[in-house]
Amino acid sequence: MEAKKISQSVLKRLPGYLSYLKSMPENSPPHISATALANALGMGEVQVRKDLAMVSDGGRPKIGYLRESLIYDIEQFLGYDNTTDAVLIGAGKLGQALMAYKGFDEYGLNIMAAFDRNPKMEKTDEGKPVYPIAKLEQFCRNHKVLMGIITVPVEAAQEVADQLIAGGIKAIWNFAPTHLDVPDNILVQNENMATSLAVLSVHLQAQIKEEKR
Amino acid sequence: MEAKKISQSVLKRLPGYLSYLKSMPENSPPHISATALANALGMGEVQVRKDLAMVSDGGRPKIGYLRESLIYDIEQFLGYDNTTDAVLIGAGKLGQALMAYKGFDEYGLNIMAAFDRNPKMEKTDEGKPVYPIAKLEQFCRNHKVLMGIITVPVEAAQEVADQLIAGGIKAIWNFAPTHLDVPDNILVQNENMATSLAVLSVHLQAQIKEEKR
DNA sequence: TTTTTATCGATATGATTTTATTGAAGATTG
DNA sequence: CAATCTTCAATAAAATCATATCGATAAAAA
Repeated sequence: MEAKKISQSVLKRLPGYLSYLKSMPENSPPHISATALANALGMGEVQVRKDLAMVSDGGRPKIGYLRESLIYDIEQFLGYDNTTDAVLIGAGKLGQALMAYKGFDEYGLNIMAAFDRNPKMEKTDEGKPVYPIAKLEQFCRNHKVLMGIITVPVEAAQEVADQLIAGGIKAIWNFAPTHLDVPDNILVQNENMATSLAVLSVHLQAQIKEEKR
Repeated sequence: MEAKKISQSVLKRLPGYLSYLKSMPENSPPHISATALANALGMGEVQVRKDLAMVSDGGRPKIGYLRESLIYDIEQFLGYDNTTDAVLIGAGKLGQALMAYKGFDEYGLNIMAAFDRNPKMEKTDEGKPVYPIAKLEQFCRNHKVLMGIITVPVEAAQEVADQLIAGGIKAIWNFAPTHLDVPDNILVQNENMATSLAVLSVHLQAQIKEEKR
């Protein structure tokens, strides 16, 4: 299973499968069918099957997939097998919450250090160093960091992005609710809570209107 | 402009326009064209125009949209004009970060209180009360809360969701990286960082492979 | 063995979304 | 006042994505 073009939508569903597979108890049967997965996650079975077919070819009729190797295939595909280093900029509450999150190891993400305009501490609660932002560019270059995580206020976001790019970064995970202007070869993944909120809000509006009738 | 069916994708782009429009300086011209917006945000102008046409009809040739009323129309559409009450469950680091986030007011979201299995404090830094989780269901019913924000660990998420639903909640904003089983009429919006991470990770893999060639 | 059944994978169909094209409206300029 | 240039809006075309269908395969049962 290698190097096929994969659509964004499929890609975004894969972590869901993975996490469900990993959460299954040790004593469950070693095989699982696309059908079973679909039911568990409330999705269409055809879609699940197609998605799995993109990353694995271990599916056997009547049996399904061997759970263990399916997990392996997905992780392989997502690149969770080799770790990528990242830096985080903005050691506020959100930044600290991310630094504290244990789960990133599982995804092959290693946050090396945090940066802040004026650091209030030398190390985070987890023992990761916190540097002044002036050192950012140099640090990225020296350590060949590929990913930057932006958790600064909106006003500072673009400036930070520019510095990251100058430091040779290739991907940005942006938690600041603003649009970042970057060259084409840099990927920006926006984690914009406003979008989720919009979906929820509109749904609730509709719900309320419904009830009034 | 009322009550048309709108696609999820359009919906998710609206907050982007809104935030850009709001961020424009006071002294900029009162009108803005879809073209200008598109350029600023790095999007196709046709798409922007179509999106705006869904929520507003103030567009005039050669002039564009009146910024002020466009903002009004989008906010109206997204329901940011009347506030919805919410509760947050899980007063860990992430939960606290969300409680501390000032911006939610703008979106008409009011987090009334936090709940936790064993509260370490009576009030958050922002002065919002923190209750033991046993009081959750009752609280939701009494205050007719419509939205629940889940920031508890995976193991507890489903249980919390059930309690929220029992309390009469209609929408759940789920930060726990797991699938929630809920009735059809309840909307779950998953804020799963694993999906974003997957996108980033795959992109970086490709990038690295590229460079080796 | 043969038949049945669950499941995969491939192909086809349909829906949705994005992008391109074209025409009309209206302000600006000479 | 006519010509020109923007910009919007409607339509058409293309691309993407989701869903349905169907034959093939292999395990299990008869």
